[in-house]
Amino acid sequence: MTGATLRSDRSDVNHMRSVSVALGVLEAVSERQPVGVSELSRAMQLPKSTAQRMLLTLGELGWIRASPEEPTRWSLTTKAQAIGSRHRGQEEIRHIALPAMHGLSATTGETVHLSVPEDRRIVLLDKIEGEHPVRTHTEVGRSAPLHTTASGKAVLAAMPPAQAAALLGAAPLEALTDHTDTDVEAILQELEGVRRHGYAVAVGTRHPDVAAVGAAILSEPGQPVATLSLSLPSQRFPRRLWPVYGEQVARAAAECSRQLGWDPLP
Amino acid sequence: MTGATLRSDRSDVNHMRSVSVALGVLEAVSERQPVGVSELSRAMQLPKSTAQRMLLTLGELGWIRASPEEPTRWSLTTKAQAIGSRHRGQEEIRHIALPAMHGLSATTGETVHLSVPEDRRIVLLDKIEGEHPVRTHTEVGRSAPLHTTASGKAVLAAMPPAQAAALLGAAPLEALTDHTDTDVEAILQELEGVRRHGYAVAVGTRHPDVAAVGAAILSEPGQPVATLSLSLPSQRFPRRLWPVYGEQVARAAAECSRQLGWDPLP
DNA sequence: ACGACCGTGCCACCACGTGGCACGGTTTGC
DNA sequence: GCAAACCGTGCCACGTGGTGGCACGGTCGT
Repeated sequence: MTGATLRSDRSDVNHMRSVSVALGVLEAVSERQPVGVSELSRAMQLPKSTAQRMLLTLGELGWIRASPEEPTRWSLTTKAQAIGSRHRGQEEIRHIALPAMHGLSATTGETVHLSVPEDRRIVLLDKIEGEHPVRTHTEVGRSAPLHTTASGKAVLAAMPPAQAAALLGAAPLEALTDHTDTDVEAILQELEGVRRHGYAVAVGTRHPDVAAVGAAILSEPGQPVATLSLSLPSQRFPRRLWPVYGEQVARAAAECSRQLGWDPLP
Repeated sequence: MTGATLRSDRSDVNHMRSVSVALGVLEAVSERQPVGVSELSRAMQLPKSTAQRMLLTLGELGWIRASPEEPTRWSLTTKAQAIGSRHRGQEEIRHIALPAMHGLSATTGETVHLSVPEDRRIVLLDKIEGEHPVRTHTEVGRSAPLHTTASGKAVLAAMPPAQAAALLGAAPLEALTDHTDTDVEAILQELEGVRRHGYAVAVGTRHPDVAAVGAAILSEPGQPVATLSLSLPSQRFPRRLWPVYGEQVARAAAECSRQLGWDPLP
């Protein structure tokens, strides 16, 4: 929720103040809809009149709308989603991956994630929630550093080693928990194991109680374009299950790769 | 879609010019990504320097990014999608409807649509493409007037008759094809048939060669919140198939309604 | 070698967005 | 019952932030 993108802006306030504020408002509305003027102005530390002008403007432009019952509280329209769903290549990948995701969901009963790499992070594109009464909580659109997730490691293992090393070395690695490995050398070595097994495992590296198994989906020249993964509580994931789930995920991901036109031979 | 905003949008220019332009740019980028500065400035009839400032700003704010290979052409990031996927209630509906959609897709082989009503229009929320080599082309996020689609008629038939009449009478009904019915009385009468059968059929009312069958998904107080529909070429949809597909769609929609807590007894 | 593109950068001007403030209505507290 | 504290709304003088014309260097196609 709030902790995802720490307000690390403040450095580049030089460009387009009003636009920056407007998009911030749009984001804030999406997080706490339906929301009123005052609540919003407090949350964003904005003058109330400014906040209202933003809401009115975004409303006129068709991005948000007042609820029919509560005409002073605003929510998103489908416009933002319409824009977002045009994200390049997303449609094709989703279409191909969904059946495989349902298969994994059916055989394991756990939450299945479809993610894509973006810069030095991995972004959750879609998910199918598991049936267990206790599950991991995630949100479509959220992202995490590559080295903190199973999906991220699967991606790193599937790209050219030099590129993986460059990505990991570009900036100091963040530790999200005590179990997050932040040593580049150690991670690069772990990636060899991932390549050997065909899947990556992460236990408590992003959140103390959450574990995951992931495998990369490869496209044309053998490059990773997405990942499939299972996300589940660490308690429900003893080491003996690693290869069980791991191989299922790897098989599902390979099937997606094949449909994308990339046949992993060896 | 060049003709959208001709130079003189004069009515609402009073509010937040730069924001309006920025969101317009965002939308334009989503439609023609990856796109460069000059192409964009031409398409939006904007000074090149302004267009570039917008792109840089949107980039700094994380909504778009330059392609790694072509550093001067911009595409969307997943941010817009992250925002859009928080659209109220969408997540729950998608989660419930997806299995039913796959069922329909498997038994019919046709493209399955999940749509939601918004104002006087019906918006495509998600879809599963069929297997036929010739299919209807649609895009998630696109919308159409209620009275031009099977989904829209299913929604109208499921809401209180007074509300349906109010929606239809609020403004003159647009005719998208020769087959679009624009007479309010005639449509209201057709809705009775929809209620009796449990599904709506539309042939050539939105596009000459496209047909559809749809049924509404109802939530708590019996109100329509979404629809399931099949979209297919008219040629592949002879009248004898109407009840076949119609009842399948209605059954799938009813199952979704039940999971939303609304049991259609009578 | 030329012109027609491209993406980039600068900067004087003044429209545009800003935000403090006040109003009327409704909910809360006592 | 009243007052205080909220709410959403609207106004408007101020000055800053956005505008867009213009020019530059690079890279095509011819």
